[in-house]
Amino acid sequence: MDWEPGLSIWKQIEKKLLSDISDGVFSPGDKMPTEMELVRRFGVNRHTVRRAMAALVDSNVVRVEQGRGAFVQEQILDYPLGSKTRFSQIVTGRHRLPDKRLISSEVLKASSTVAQFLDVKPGTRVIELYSVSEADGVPLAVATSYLPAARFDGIVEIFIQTKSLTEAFKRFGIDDYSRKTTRISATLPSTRAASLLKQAKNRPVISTESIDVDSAGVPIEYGVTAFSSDRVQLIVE
Amino acid sequence: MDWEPGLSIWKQIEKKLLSDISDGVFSPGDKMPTEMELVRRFGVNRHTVRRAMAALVDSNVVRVEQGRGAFVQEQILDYPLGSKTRFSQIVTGRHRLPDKRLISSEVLKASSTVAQFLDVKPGTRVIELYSVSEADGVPLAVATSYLPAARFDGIVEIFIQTKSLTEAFKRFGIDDYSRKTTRISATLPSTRAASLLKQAKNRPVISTESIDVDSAGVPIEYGVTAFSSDRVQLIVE
DNA sequence: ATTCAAAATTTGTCTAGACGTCTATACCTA
DNA sequence: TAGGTATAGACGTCTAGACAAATTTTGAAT
Repeated sequence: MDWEPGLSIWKQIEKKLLSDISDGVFSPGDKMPTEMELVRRFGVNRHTVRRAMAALVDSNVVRVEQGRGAFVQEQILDYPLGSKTRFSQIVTGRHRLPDKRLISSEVLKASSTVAQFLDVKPGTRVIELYSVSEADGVPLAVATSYLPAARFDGIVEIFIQTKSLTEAFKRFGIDDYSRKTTRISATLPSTRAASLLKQAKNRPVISTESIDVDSAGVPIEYGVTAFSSDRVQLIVE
Repeated sequence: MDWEPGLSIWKQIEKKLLSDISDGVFSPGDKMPTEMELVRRFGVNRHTVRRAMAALVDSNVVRVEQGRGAFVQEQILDYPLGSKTRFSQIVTGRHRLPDKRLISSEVLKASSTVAQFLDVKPGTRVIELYSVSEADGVPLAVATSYLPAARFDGIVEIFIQTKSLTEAFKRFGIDDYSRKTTRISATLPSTRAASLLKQAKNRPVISTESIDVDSAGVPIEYGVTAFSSDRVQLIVE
């Protein structure tokens, strides 16, 4: 490799790798060459390669995992947490195609936790929805939602059709609802969640617990969502 | 210095410097010790010190200038550019004490540029105000303002008293005015401006040219403002 | 085939030294 | 005194090597 004067070598390497990525030589999620491979390719010291990679990590273009390698960072979606936040709106606003697929559903008796959040008696029948949210076919989050069964009988079919809880709620006369609380934590995904998110079991997920209420303040949904931390970033405003 | 195991040395150095800064050992604007001084103080290699400093630069806590040294970064003020933006409101909203001091004033004949922006004939008498805006005693900007002299005769004294153009305009019956245009560029400050801003001559300033109009749309002020780029960040919404 | 431990890979940290670039200062010269 | 120049100080880049830490692969034993 020949270096042009005036610009430091590590910056030229950074530039080259960046153009390789935007040219699709390395695609999002792909493994980058190892440091030693880059050392041989560019004919420089390992530290010089590392300086270039550090810049790419800094600008969030790649992600490095010790002992594994460097990977092209998937485009991270900023997910604002507001009281009127709607998944499809956010994704559409980023010019990406949203999709929310139902994986399984079940009617069961509310555990004490679910009952507490939905403000119903323990044992009350609730609908459990397990779904995965995607943008452009890339899974972003898996969610478990609980809804009071008495009020929303038959909502599952509507949800499958419309692929949207917001739409399904409308069919039940709820034109407006809002997020009451959101609790955020970081955990490791279950095997099932990792599989659905198509991410490694040892990569963390951002886990949120949320309660949605209708305009009268009555809880209509309690949900636990696991976001892929490589693809989603929550924004609190 | 003794290092605790489990945490890399550069991170411990970063932590120590960070606590020194928050403890006021180094204040905003102060020069940090040189790399070699830190090398002696911590008893490590220069590269290790540099790794720690790089982290501080990355998190915007310090700013490094080649050949001069590292400086504790001043808190950057977000300055929204809106049609009703008022300097004192912004600063007060950040719980800081605003001050606007008149440096010099003069009545002169309008140059073609000034005349054009104020929508008057070249040669018309205009008031030139040269002032510096501060927050908590730290200079943020220097401004040169031009006002039509005929309309605002005696405004200088009011401005000196109230330290506010908004207030002074009110005395002339202008309760409401708005920003018509703002042009933004980056330049190097004049010697005088650098001195008033208490910043190095080679640090850039954000320069804005603006026209304020009264509610009837008549220009009342044409101003050129130089913001310290180390202390102010303009926000366009 | 499964499991467990050792070895190889790969990235992270630290040290050491050389030279380049930029800045400020002291000094010399006109 | 003003202006240019030399020099020292300070940060920027690059190379070289060693070891640590995390992960993956390999291979042996069951």
